[in-house]
Amino acid sequence: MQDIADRLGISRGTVSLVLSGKAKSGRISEELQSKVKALAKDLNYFPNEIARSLSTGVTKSIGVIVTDISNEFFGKMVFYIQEQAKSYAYSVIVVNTNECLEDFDEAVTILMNRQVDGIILVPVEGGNKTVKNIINRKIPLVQIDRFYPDINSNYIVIDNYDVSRKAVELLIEEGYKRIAVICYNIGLASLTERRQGWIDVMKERDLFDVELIKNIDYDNQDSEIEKAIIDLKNDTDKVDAIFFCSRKVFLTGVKYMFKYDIKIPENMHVICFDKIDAFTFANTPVTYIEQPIQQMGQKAIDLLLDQIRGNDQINHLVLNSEIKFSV
Amino acid sequence: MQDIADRLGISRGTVSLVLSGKAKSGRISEELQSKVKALAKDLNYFPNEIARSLSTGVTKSIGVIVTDISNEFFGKMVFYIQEQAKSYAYSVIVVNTNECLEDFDEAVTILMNRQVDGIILVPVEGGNKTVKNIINRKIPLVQIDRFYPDINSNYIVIDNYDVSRKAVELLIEEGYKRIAVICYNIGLASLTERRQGWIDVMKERDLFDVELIKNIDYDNQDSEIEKAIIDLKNDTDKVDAIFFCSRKVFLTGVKYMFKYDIKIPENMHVICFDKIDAFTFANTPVTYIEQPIQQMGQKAIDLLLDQIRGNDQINHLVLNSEIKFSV
DNA sequence: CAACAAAGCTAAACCGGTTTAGCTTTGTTG
DNA sequence: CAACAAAGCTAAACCGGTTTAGCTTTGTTG
Repeated sequence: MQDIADRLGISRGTVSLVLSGKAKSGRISEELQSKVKALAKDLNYFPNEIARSLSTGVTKSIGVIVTDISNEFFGKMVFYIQEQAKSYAYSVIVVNTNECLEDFDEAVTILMNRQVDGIILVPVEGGNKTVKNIINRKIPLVQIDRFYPDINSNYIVIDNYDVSRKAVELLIEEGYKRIAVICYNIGLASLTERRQGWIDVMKERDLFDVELIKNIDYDNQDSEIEKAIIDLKNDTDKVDAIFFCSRKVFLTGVKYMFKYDIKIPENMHVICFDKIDAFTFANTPVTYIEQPIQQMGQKAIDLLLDQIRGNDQINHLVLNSEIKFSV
Repeated sequence: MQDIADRLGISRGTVSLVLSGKAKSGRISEELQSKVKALAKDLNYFPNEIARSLSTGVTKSIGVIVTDISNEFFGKMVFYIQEQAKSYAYSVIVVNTNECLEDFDEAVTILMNRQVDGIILVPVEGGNKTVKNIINRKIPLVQIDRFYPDINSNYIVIDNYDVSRKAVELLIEEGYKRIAVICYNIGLASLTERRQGWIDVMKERDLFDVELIKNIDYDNQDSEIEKAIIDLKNDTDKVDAIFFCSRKVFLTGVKYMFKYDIKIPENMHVICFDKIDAFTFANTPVTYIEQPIQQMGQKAIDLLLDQIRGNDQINHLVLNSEIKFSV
């Protein structure tokens, strides 16, 4: 920029006005404008966005904090977030938490220090204080997939409770009676609501049995899921269906069902909270709940940009998911 | 920072020296150091990384350009890249190209303007010129998964040709004779090598037939794959195995195999270039090639950091993949 | 106690942009 | 042709850090 100014014998400010498209308000002559633009192209000039950010206080970047981007669900979510952000000329910085609070806190600090214009995050258990800090600093924020009930901020979630109820009701109508539920023991609303949907329906229909609830510790999930599957296989009253509350639990669970020779659907019906691409390639019939991932990602950006633009109305979006069948 | 300096009646520079840990070289007294640190904590001071970046010329951020992060393969790759980068205090900006040159060019421009310290990218067909530009600008670069043969730069790929040969040889030893190959018609080495591995082995064994090659246009893949499957089903000489050169082709292909009632493995054996999480949950036996994704991601960061630190030796890494069986 | 060294800090430039008050110059009006 | 307005540009501050030459002050030495 300095180089352009020197070569044309004009000031840095003028060059900036022309190249940032503010030539009208700065009333620069057409002639000079085209000279500057031509030279900029010749010299292969590109603006230093870091300098621009420092000067304007806007980085045109947003932070996205997810549990684990290698998980198909979050992978897709980040994909749609990134595509939508790109259409508004925003870049996306991604960080994974692996469901770990320490990583979550660190991620938030990093993103704030990098002066992101806003943050979209998947809450981690116990991160309430950290998230309050984001709000105190007036950084636009959208919680996605889950939310902290004690924090007054935007969130986008799906109808976890309702759709879980519907799914369980559907199974009961299809004749299943002894339906188990396998769920992480994480105290996050989105997960507890799924389990609660199951609990409420089972109680209403007089099918409830606490033995049917298998809570899995996230950090030892593989072995705990194996134990749960063995338990359910040995159940004296014959469990006839399993409701898996999330995709990883499902995949691990089905792996062990094969191992212990539990046939789907002959011995056991399965229902998975989440769609898995590979359903198309399995012969195994699965009832699954499909979340509107694309809509979640896009709306997350829309809500965030709303706030970045100064709208401080708080929005709570509950999107509908669908119950579907593979095969 | 200015605030801290004012309150203590000292200069901004001193505060900077203390907080950036350069107090020794600046020889600031222990007493003042602890005062500054205490006040910084009290005021909840965090450094503005943007300002730091502008000043030092280092952003501690790297750009990652992949085809499609919602794809399990790239999702995992980005996951490992991000984790490795995090361990060196680098942040990751992710952009998807969707295999589109225009998006690729735009991604590179955005990342360069954002002054990333380095770029890890999955080449897109025709992007040679753009990548040369990166090199001209002396921005550290690592190509991953694929590479441009005409560009002298770092890359990390797997043994596409060798492992494809081995896989096809294995099938032949198992008794399969008429093995088809389904592959994108994209002119990228990693893909053409897979096909070439098939071609060479088939020719050596006198099993080659050009009718067995199905090249798929990326933009119309769904319908073209459907057509390929129909073709192969109607093949007069009975195709007995299909080698799918990438995971998306595989998933779509198998979907249509079900549709047209081609049973796996009774009517057709399948081999997939890539591991899919959900193999664990399908009964369908699949031969697959597992790429060392974690290693690729980690090495990519290692190579990139090497360069960022000034080592300008060019590295070409070819990692080994493994042939495995599901079920 | 003069001479010098070391300790401890500051002043000021710098990174590469943006922004705006205000200075010249040119044009218009009566 | 004086008075004023408009056009066209510049100067300089600013964003929030980093860096280093060099200025004071204090301590040490003979």
